[in-house]
Amino acid sequence: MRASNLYAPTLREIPAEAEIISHRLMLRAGMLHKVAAGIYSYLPLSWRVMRKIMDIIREEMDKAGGQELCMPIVHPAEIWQQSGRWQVYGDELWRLKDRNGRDFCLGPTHEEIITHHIKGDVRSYKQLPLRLYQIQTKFRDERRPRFGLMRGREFVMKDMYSFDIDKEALDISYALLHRAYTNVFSRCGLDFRPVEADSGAIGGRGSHEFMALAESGEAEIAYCDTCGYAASTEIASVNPVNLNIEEDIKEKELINTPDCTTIQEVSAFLNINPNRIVKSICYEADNKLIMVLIRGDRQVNEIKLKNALNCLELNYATDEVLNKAGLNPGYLGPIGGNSFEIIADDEIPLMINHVCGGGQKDYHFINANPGRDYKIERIADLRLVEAGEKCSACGGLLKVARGIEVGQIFKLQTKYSEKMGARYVDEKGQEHDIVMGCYGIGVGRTMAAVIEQNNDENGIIWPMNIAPYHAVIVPVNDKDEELVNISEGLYQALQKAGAEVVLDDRKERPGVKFKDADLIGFPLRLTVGKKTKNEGLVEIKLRKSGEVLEIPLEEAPKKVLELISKQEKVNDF
RNA sequence: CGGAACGUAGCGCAGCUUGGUAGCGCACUUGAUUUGGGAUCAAGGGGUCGCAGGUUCAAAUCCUGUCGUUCCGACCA
Repeated sequence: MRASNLYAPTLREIPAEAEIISHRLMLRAGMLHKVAAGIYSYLPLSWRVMRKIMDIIREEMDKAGGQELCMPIVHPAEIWQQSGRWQVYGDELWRLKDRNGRDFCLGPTHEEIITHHIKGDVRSYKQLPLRLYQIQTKFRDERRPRFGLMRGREFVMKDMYSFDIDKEALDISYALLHRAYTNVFSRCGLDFRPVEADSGAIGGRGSHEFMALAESGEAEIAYCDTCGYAASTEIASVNPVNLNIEEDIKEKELINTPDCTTIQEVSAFLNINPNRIVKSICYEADNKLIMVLIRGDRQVNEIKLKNALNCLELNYATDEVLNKAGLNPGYLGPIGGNSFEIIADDEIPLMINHVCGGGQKDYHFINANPGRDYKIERIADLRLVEAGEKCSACGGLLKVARGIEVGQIFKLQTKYSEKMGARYVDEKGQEHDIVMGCYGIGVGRTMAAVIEQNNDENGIIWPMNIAPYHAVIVPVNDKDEELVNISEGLYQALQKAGAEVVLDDRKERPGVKFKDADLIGFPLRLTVGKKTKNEGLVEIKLRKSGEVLEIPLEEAPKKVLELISKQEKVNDF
């Protein structure tokens, strides 16, 4: 490819709309155009990267027994009604009607469609296992699309679905895909970690998220270097911490705390540590009011709460709702004749002589004690893990890091096959629900995550495996015919050798070409200048290390191929 | 959905308070000089000021509405 003809409109200034590094760099490097919020065109450079990532995915999926197919983007409502998700999915499901007024949606995921097919086609255990996948554009009408390709409304996803005869067979599919995912992200050059995850609305038990470690990530993970435990903070289990306060149990007392509606204010007013206060928080769980008790210095983990309550919808109760129920926001407490259920974090029973809301404006209790002063209906691990806590598996120190979720794998079990009637007959003639798994990779998000991890002040640093091109040739002077001819010859020789190379034949000064080369992030840059003319030496600069090699012109193609295969192997498994 | 901000040339921005010929830098075109890290000089081209109403002799500027975009939060197979 000649740079003079390459559609890659690079920018010198950062577009105001971009906040995170990967988004800025993709816009500046002329790789991406926004069409609407969360909807983008991939320009040639980024599409080449996307295709390379997809090729890697295909290889690994096929190796894990996958077969590629392609399902429609437009789904009829009936299939989604069968699974119940037409109602459950909410506004994120992008709905539309055809000319006859029939309901359809744009596919956000394809469990329904694939299960619909399997129901019709699979009859016998002899036809299983099946592992089917596609790479396709998905639609989710996100409330808040952001960060460029990180969270789009239209995005490219690889989705695989496995069909097995029983849980043991599913475990094999799951393990194969876990391995395949590890290979995919390694080959893409990502620093990532598989973590235990919540299986969310999709249901089933058992899930891992593959997290690319990055400060800009929207997700948090907790991990233990001692035993290797790693989990999304959404589910990371923690042990209750006993504050070991040796005090006699005192009588509770209602005291005046004017205008103290927050933990901070109460803590300052009474001059006590927030960890001696019980925070009472009300939620509406499937429209039923409940109260959560948690230590004043802790945060409620709503995922854990949702799972503990086994509810579909969970919302923080607004002041309006509380007032209607005759409650005083800011002074909520468990003591007194409350009509709602109280669920407490498992640290609460360990507290003695604690402070809590008085149930009436401007009053708090001190020296309250669980059990004696109020009844707890349910106890569960409800709090958000914090860095520095003890690992619940081995007692080691837990660390917390941010990550980008580039993939997730689920054991769906029979959630969809049951609802949609996908069954098979075993060798004894008995009918069973097919046991399913599903496995997703965000292709664009993977590309963005690679950029988040591989960049410097000058631009992107592509890992060789997914770089849009392996190398760029920069002739230093476009008026010097000899240099232009040498560059042209080198370009032909590299192409013949099988390298993917761009010849920067633009009528620009060398500085401009160097800047663009760094910005776009070609792993190798070949400079043809005075040294080439006078001494027959070509300079090869490695984008990642900055290392500069001077190679005789005729040996350059061989050296370039060597560098390509060497760098490709770095991240091979 | 709650909070905030912004929409003026491809990109980055000024002008708006106090209404009166639409500006700057980059990019683009032409010519000359220059050629190892975003050159210099000269001459040019490009904008219904998001859109729709309203006020006014006159609106980028004031008022109302609307659409779009971004950020924080909530939410999230």
